Amino acid sequence: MTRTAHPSNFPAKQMLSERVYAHLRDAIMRGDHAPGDALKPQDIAKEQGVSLAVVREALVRVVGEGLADRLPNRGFAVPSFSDRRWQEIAEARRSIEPVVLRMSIERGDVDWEARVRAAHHRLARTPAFVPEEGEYYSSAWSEAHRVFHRTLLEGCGNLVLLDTFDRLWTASELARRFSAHRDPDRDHVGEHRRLEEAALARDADTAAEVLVRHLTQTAAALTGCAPQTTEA
Amino acid sequence: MTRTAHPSNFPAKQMLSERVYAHLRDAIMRGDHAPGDALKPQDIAKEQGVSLAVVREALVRVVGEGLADRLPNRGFAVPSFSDRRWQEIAEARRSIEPVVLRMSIERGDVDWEARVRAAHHRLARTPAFVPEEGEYYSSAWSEAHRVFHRTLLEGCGNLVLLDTFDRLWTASELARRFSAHRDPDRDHVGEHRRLEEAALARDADTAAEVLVRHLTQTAAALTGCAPQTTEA
DNA sequence: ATAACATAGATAATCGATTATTTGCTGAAT
DNA sequence: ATTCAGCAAATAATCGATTATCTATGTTAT
Repeated sequence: MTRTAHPSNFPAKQMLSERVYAHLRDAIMRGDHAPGDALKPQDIAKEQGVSLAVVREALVRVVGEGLADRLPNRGFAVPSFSDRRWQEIAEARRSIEPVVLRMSIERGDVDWEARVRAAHHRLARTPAFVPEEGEYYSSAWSEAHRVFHRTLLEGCGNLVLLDTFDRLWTASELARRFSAHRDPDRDHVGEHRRLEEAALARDADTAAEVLVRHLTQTAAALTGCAPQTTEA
Repeated sequence: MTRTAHPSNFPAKQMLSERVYAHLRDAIMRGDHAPGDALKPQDIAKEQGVSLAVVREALVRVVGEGLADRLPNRGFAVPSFSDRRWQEIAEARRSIEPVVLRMSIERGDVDWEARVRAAHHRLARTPAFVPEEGEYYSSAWSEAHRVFHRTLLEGCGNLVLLDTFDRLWTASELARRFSAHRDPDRDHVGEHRRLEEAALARDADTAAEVLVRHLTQTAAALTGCAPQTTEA
């Protein structure tokens, strides 16, 4: 029998559209599809075992986050950004993140300090590359990297600014994936250590400067990663 | 007969979901619904004469832009932000827009200067209040206001930063609507004139300072406008 | 009277099928 | 050979109906 016994907090079987959305988002961020590839609702519906409506909803959400393009009456596609757009994303980060970092350093409390230390520790102990995942940064490292950078900013206590960071980070990560640029010579560990030290020492000037340099190098590693130019 | 003669560029009958989306967005931004009001797909579908699927797609887009909330299995609703969130939006603008304005002033070309002048002219000549629209700023003035502020920043030439501005502006306008705060004593005209002058004189320091003051006053006018506290 | 339970109605989520648009192909006309 | 109209297949967009979930109301046991 289909008794829907719901004793207080049930595992909360999430909506199908949520599941499809997460799957789609992960697939795109993981680089499963090449830039410009069509995302056909019917194919996705079949492989996910759901109807077109839920796929459509998920795709619309993905488009809203900039993880896919939509051409009316012509379907959805993995975005293929121009070099110019990659540079704009990087510049936006260089413009905004230092400002937020300064606020964070000024306002962050002890709990924030502790979380910065924890995030840095995890990042430093996670290998950036593992054989199984080829040329790409390991997914564990990518996540630890994101959490470290976000935690650095979380002291600002402003959810709107953090949401802005999240958007820029997502766009930036997409760029990193498509660039397939390994850049093994780069001293990630040192850069992140200096960031952590300056932040915990409440040295906003140094922290902001280190962050801008960090972002500039990231941007440099991404130039020339755009296969096509599909910008409006 | 249903011959779809398509001689080159046809009026391009847009998708229904696009129309519904625009209608929904306008209705929310115009303040047609009170914060917290449910946005029922069935009602909207009936009054728009479309199926549930298109309404659903439009609603998902609207949620993505922060113009509506979604509670899984519980439907969509007009967002009711907390006071804290309004302040965060205002702070985000104060943090980000001055930085972009500086870039814009540094990089803007003659065409940008001309567009700033045009936008300011239009704003200055548009009445902020008209009897027909009651206590609210007139929609013509609101649009001219948006265009002026955006044009000021457009010299930066960075679409990602401008998109960030657009998001913050939308959130900010929603706040203004819900606050229903007329604030007739405020010298909008003078503030905008000083902004224009400083920008065209390429005086970034003054322009940034004026902008921050402008935004601070806007924020002050919005405190105490949150009817409920539905923040996570 | 109150709290746990059951049931009915409303509404959200999903589905399967239909309609509309685009795209690629074929063949005739230049 | 090239261009362009006219089909045909693919796929995007939409619809009407079904299923799942929530909410409010009413009932019964303490």
